[in-house]
Amino acid sequence: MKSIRVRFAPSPTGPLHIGGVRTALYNYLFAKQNNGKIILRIEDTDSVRFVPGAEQYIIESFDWLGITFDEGVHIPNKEGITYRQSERKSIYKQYADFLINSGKAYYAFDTPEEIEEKRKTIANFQYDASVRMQMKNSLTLSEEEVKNRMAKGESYVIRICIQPDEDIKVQDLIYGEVVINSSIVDDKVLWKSADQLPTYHLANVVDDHLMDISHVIRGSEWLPSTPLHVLLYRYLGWADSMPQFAHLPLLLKPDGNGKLSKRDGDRLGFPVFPLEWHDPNSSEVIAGYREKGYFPDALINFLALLGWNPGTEQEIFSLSELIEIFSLERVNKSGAKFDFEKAKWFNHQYLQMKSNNELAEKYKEFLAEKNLTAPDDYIQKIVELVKERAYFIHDLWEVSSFFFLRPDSYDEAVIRKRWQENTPQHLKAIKEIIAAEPNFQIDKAREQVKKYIEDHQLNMANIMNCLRLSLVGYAKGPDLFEIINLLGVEESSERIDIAINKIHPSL
RNA sequence: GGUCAGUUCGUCUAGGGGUUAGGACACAAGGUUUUCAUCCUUGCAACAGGGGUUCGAUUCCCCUACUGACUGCCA
Repeated sequence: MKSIRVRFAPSPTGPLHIGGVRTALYNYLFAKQNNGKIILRIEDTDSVRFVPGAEQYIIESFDWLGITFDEGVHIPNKEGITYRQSERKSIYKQYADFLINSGKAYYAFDTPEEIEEKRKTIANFQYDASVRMQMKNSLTLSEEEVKNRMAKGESYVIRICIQPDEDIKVQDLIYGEVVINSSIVDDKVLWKSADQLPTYHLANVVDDHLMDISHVIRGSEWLPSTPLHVLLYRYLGWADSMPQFAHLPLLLKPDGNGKLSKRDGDRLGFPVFPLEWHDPNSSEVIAGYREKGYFPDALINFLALLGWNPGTEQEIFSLSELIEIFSLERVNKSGAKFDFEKAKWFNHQYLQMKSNNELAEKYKEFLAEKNLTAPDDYIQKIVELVKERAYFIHDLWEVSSFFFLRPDSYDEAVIRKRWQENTPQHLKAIKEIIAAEPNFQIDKAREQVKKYIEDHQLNMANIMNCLRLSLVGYAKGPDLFEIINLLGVEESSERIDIAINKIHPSL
């Protein structure tokens, strides 16, 4: 059996779209499952839309995600193969010439303006068998005229010459058999005059053949042009070794319909790109998952399930589990709306699974940006105590900042509801209880404080929340005695004193 | 406009000729807690419509509607 080789082939026209990440992921899973290879090829045949830095961005994104390639632009090889299409120009030219010589393609001299004019005046105009003999091309012009025009440097394109009225069958691994009549596909441009480079159609077919690609797994926006590619394989004499196609459903906007786009991210407030992107032209900064605090494995898990599922009720999958059970057969045909809330949920799940050590390391970096430091084991204990209420690393700050900073204010609503005239005296008493034991013990202290409250027939919720208020500043958070334990009895006592001095409810 | 494709809870989806149409997210209620969150329990909520085929259709077929992709010297 032919060995499995797949490719992910983005064009460097900007940051890598999250849909592209999913396509790459599915390619990766399929390759790894089958002991195959995955290749990263850069399709930069559009010199107009080229964006500097985009290629590097793509590589860095996969690096962050942990999706590794076997061959590609970023991986040196001793054969001297380049995976950047702009550097493979002469290869494509040979095949374009071959098609010309074998009558499967022709030169066309019609200017963009002339074609635009046709589109305007003729309904459903397309450059195909029905009109090609009325156009300016090497089929209608004499050989000499063609030579003349070319000698004069007149610009031309190379167009494929499609034979009309033939049913082209594509066996898609996901969509099944799709039949399209060749009459509806136009004589697509294979070679552009503008930048003297091939178009996607020619370049991708030539490369997939030369790179021995066994399966083309790509977005379903390519389905309509697949018949053209099939024809190209035939015209080039490669029909027997043509790769198998698998078209993936699109990622849709969360609201309404349509392809997910960069603007949706801005509009709805979630990232559409793996990494933050600094636009080199506008100096605009666009949000990325990494910078927003997502874990790469959580993002991958979320993305894997968007359009595919194993048919079981399992939701959490490691990369290696995904490699194990992924299958193209179980990929859906219909587009999936991007559910940002679920992405957050996955991140929460993954945060709970991370070790306290790993989380503490990340939290430490976060704290460093605020010029805060603390011993590693102290940070670890804090993380352990509060992590279940965090979805992101930065949430840890919201739920544990009081360990690093004394409260600078006290929640008014809690004061109004809980703080009473005799509260200070009881807090003082509780402070004494806590400080009484030479070695603070969480359970023992809790027991004793509760006993005090009961003995004095006080309202548990009122006293406890006032105690919390004085230590934390508000009425939320983990177990109070766990907090005291980490804060230390001395610090806790001081905070109680400060609170008693500062809080004067106006009734 | 043309071509191709898609359509199960709000969202991601499972299922498949006879099911109380299952799970997850979100949402709501209750429980737990000193509090908030987590967590647990419960609830809410779906087969686009119309024709066939069939004893029986959400499932198979056809039509319609809707949605999307494509329709560039972009990928």
